Amino acid sequence: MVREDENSMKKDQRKKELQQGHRIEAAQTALKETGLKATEPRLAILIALSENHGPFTADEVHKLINKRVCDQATVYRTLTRLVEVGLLRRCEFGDGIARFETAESGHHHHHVVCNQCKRVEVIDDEEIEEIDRFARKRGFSDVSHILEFFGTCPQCR
Amino acid sequence: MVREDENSMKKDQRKKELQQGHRIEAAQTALKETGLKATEPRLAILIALSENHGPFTADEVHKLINKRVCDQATVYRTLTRLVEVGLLRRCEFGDGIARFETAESGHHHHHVVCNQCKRVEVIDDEEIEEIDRFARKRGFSDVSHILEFFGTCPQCR
DNA sequence: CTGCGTGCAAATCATTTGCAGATAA
DNA sequence: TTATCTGCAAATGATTTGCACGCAG
Repeated sequence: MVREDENSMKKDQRKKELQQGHRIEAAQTALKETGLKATEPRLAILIALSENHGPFTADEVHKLINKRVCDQATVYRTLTRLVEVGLLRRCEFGDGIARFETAESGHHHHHVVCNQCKRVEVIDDEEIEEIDRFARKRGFSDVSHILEFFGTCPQCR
Repeated sequence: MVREDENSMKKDQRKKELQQGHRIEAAQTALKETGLKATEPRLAILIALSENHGPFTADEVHKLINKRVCDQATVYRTLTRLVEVGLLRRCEFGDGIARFETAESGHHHHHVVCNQCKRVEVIDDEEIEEIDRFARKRGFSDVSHILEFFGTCPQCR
């Protein structure tokens, strides 16, 4: 029981800390709009990803939020759900590990990954989205694409 | 022993069939150029991929060549080697499963995958390769990219 | 209250690896 | 011969799932 009380206290504490931020309402609103329940893991993940740059693996997300917030199975389930409802976006860097980032403002962008230091930089250029026309030319509709760049960054050269 | 003889007979049979094709010499030559030994699994995989369209998963490649030709561990090792030496190319469709196709003629291309029927079409346009400039603009060198399109094909619409 | 969410542990899936025997050059 | 290769089986690593309980609405 002492243990029980300690736990629930810590949990309340965490929730309170969460609520100090401003992003909490945004996250709650966003979840409400999708019809998903606003649970602690979901809020924590949404907030963590809105405060941190670059796409993260499921494991990185789990560390980013406090690991005690939830199980890693929940991290996977949550990431999948949030991608489904469009709050997150999934990126593929070709190494077989899925990475996630916020889909905020709904605008698509890409990354350059340094082959040496693995640093990730955002590439955000309206012009790039035009490439979808290459697929439309073939008669495809509802076209989307995955695009990531790799190279050697200026510092590593 | 009877079993032994049967096996080696079948193996010779397979080799012979292989040699009837014209692609065999090309495959042998290609392997020789890279310094890799011209083994049966490697020849079979090179030939299978040169005769069949579209990128295939390791498992599909294994079925494509006769499964008895080699173990699936060898399929993986072979695919990896052949990509390393540039005879094959690896594609990522964002589902966490690697796919392979021949790198013949050495020119880079992309795919459109139909979200409904999963049919894959090749998109080969010089112009597309220019997108690397978006990464170069950021000071990156040795730039490469992964790019795949998804959509609904004319037949499925 | 009730169904959606979650923890936990076990199950899957793709891919990799260690090692001893087989084979191309 | 001898450095590569391969088969087999076990190990990994990422992700998923079954099930009973927990909690948001």
